[in-house]
Amino acid sequence: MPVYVVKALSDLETQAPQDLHVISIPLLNENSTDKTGIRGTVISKGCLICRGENPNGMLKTVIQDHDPQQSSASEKTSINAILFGELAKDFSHSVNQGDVVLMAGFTVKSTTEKKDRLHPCILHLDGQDACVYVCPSTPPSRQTSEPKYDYVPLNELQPGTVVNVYAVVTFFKQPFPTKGTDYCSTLKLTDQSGVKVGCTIFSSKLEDHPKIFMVGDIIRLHRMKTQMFSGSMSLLTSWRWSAVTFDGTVDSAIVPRTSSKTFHFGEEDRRMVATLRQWAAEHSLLPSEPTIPLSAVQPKTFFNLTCQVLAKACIDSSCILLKVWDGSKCTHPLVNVAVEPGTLEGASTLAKDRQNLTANILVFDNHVEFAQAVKPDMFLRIYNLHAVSQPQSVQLGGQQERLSFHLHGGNSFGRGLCVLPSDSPDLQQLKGVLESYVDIDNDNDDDLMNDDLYDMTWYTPPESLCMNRVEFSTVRTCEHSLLEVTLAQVKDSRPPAAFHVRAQVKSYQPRRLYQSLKLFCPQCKTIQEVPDEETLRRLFQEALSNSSSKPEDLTVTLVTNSKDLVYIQGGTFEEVCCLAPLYKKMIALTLTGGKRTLMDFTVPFLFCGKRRHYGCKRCSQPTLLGTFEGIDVWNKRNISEALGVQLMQYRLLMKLELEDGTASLEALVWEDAESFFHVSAADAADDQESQDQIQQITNMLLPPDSSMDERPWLDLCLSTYSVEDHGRSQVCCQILKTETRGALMGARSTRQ
DNA sequence: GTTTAGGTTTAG
Repeated sequence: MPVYVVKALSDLETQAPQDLHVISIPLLNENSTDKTGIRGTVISKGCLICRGENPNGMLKTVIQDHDPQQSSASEKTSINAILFGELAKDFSHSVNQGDVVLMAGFTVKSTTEKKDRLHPCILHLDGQDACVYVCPSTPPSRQTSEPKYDYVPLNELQPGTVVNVYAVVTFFKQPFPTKGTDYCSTLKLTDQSGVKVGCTIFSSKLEDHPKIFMVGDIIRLHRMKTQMFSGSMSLLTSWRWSAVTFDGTVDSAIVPRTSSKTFHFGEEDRRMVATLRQWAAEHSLLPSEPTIPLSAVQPKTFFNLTCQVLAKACIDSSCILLKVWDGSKCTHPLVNVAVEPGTLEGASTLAKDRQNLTANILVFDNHVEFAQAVKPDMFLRIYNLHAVSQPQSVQLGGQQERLSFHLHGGNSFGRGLCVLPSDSPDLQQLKGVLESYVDIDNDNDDDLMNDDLYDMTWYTPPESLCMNRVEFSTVRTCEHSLLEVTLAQVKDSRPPAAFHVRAQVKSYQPRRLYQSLKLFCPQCKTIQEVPDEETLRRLFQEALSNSSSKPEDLTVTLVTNSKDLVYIQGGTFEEVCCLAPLYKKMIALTLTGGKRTLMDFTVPFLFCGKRRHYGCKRCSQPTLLGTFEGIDVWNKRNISEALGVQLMQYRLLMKLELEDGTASLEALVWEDAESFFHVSAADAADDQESQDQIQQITNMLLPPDSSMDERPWLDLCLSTYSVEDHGRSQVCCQILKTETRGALMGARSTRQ
């Protein structure tokens, strides 16, 4: 039954039973007798598997006819063989790729698998008679310069030996100081054998500890001592031990992580890592949620967080505050921890705080020492972080829960934190998201309509960056703690009041997207339509025929020395649109009574590339031209101010008819329309991607041709108020502080 | 070529 090792090829047949009839592999078929043997080279050797249906062991190998050159090309010279039980274990130990073997006592099974170069049959070596004679291809040698490491499967560890192992990490603690002289890392490992072993690493040097970032990472350990502890096998560092770790994701680059400057790493290592990764993935060993974004954190849970440090402050000797972010917006309001001015290390997080992007993490006790070494901009992974729900009093009665995060003292459940190297594969997506917020804090321009600032404040939910279609919903971002009411109750109430409701959309208006785009004057609160292209063409034409200039008198005058700002005069609408991209900013003029003046405010007075800006007819008081002195920044706010123009804002307005079974109610999406749709209205004026996004969201709110059951239920925050209309008081209702989630949204629209 | 720890929640 076992594997017999012989010294020379000629010994293979002499050692085998006399009545064995050795035939060449292509000649094998299902009718071969139990006295048939084959002889060939091991061209592939699988790992020993001891689990599932084969707890006693199973191993796959491929044998190639010893002299394939003598076979014709069409012949199937290689064959799969599967070994079971003790024979599989023996084979795993004693046979290597390249060895020549003689197999006997097998049964021949046919397969339907069509593998080009392989024999259509499979050999099973299972019974009492099955045996293998092996002649090693090279004697156990020291011929090669590279040392040859044997890796022992975890189910074959014998106590009191020194071994090398390859394994998947199923649990780990960051190194912590012992009562002795070293730091200790506690690990739990497993491999294809399914056996789990504990592993303890002692080293006084932190950098020598295995760099494990995640459950599922692969570890290679050399020269570890085996030891029984409380009935189980365990591994312990011994003299000249070493560790190398790898990311555990299937198909990610195989990059060894080690502090060692000289370590052996070859083709066999790549194969071991790839095989273990595959096995771990197939057996669901990788955590389903290794770390979760802030946007998915639930109160009173423990989780792992991957984030970037924004700022740090010492609270007291046993507590450090870390302000971090991961570019996702928590759905629960976050605690802001105030610290003494001057004690904060790092840039102000104010802009991010306002957007609920900053997580305040209190790091306690034994973790303080590590946190002290943390610097702003570093990337961290924090393990077993506790999302603590803290009641906070709000002005109008009631309590508002806010989330803070505690990294408690102690090491249980792997609690701790580590710095992730900036090139870590896990960070690349995160870094992309963070970069999309570039300059969020650097805006010193108080122009709230400044395009740049405007664009940067658009929150894009992380799921949209992954382009995953997820269930559509809305979330309330308000700080009310209100009980949900019915629409009937809202209708019965007296304005002004705020409500939380859950409702479906019955209809919406306007049905055409361009009709929901409006121009709004922040001064007189006028809302007006954006003129369509045809109207603009006509108005420019009228201006031309009214003025004393002719179409050929089109002139462009530089206002500044550069092309930053120019006047354009006497052009058709098409000409103006063609010229606009050539200059940063262009002011449209006409000749009236021999004088150059701004055009009627029905048309845009300022062109910034393809973006058009309108002035308010009622609130603008145009000044004489040519008074741009003292302006050093040519933004639209400064230009319109100098021209005496009240700039109009782009806004979105949509009316939703809501229904919840008790009543139906019309509610406007107006003041918070941009956060509701995750687009800027100005972008929606000229950017296809933003327009598509609004369309997509409305299609989710009210899927075309859907029945009521198919429409999503929305969590909404409503606000009712009275408006005077021709002396009559009317109740209005707006959807405020509510954001849509989960539509298939594109990446953020790009700026002009 | 010693010892340390030997997973299993803080309670701020």
